[in-house]
Amino acid sequence: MTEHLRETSQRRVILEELGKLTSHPTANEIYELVRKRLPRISLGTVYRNLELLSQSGLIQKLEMAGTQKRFDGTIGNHYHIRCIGCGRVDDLRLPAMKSIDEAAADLSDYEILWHKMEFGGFCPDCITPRSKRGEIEILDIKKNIIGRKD
Amino acid sequence: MTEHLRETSQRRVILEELGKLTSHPTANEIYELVRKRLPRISLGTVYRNLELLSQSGLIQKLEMAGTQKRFDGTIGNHYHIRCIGCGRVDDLRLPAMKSIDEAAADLSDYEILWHKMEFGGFCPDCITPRSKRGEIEILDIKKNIIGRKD
DNA sequence: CGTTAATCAGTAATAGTTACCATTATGGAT
DNA sequence: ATCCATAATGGTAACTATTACTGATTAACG
Repeated sequence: MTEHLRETSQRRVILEELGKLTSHPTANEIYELVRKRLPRISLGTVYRNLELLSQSGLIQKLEMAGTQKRFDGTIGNHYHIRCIGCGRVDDLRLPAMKSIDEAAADLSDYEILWHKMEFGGFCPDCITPRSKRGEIEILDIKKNIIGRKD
Repeated sequence: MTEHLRETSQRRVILEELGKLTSHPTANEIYELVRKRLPRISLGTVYRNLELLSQSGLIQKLEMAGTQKRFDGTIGNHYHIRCIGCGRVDDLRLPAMKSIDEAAADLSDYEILWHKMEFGGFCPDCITPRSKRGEIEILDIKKNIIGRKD
């Protein structure tokens, strides 16, 4: 009756490849990596294992805003930062602040269990070329829409 | 050449319905509401308008973790809390803390532009029945997977 | 009014993910 | 070592949320 995770080669390789990385790959990126070692693995298997492994607490599933899920080979309470330019996700060495939950609980009727925080910005590789361009694009949009009747 | 938003009945009704709510509906929920007044409106029109209206700053698009986008008729810097039980999203009267961005910037190579924080927990309606059940389910999963070989 | 670009309804297409199912393989029990 | 229940797999279909396309309609300016 006690169902537990079996150690299959697919599961082991997924875990190994994820362990090699300090980045936070998407399911598809993991699929491509694992496929080099197990060419016949199916994408569904990767998804299923990432789900099971994160349920078991062996890896962490990051459900970032608005984008596809990403996975973290290390578990622990730290925040993440996503690059607006290239989409990569890094750890932030800011330890999770549990006191925030209590502060929030005082302000609401909810029973608060957790919070997640996500930072956005430009990574070192994208700062120089893209930050200016990004700002200009946003300004253009606002100008077009806000500035009317002339 | 200056393209600006026209006032169509569809756009007006979407904005009106969104303004009536203090909740944060999904595109589909807005579609259902608007459809009562404009039965022939298309879901694509709702999506297009929510996108345009949020670009113009008239409403706010919330890209919450792992779920579909939600929309906020009021703009302003506050955090949101999502109910684990029923999925509803409420405002939290905790003003956004800009100092967090600076603290994070010191710890990273990124040029940090923003952060978002999302709280999770049980809303008043879901606290009593579901919090216990939710905890038990999670415990069951962990027991099944972690507890092995016995 | 007439013109024209913005917008529309309807529908097809897309991306990411999950579900299904017949077959295979793992791991505890024999 | 072999057996066997069932967890896991590969392949594929289905699904959900969202975006893109298209020809018809309409708001807003002159």
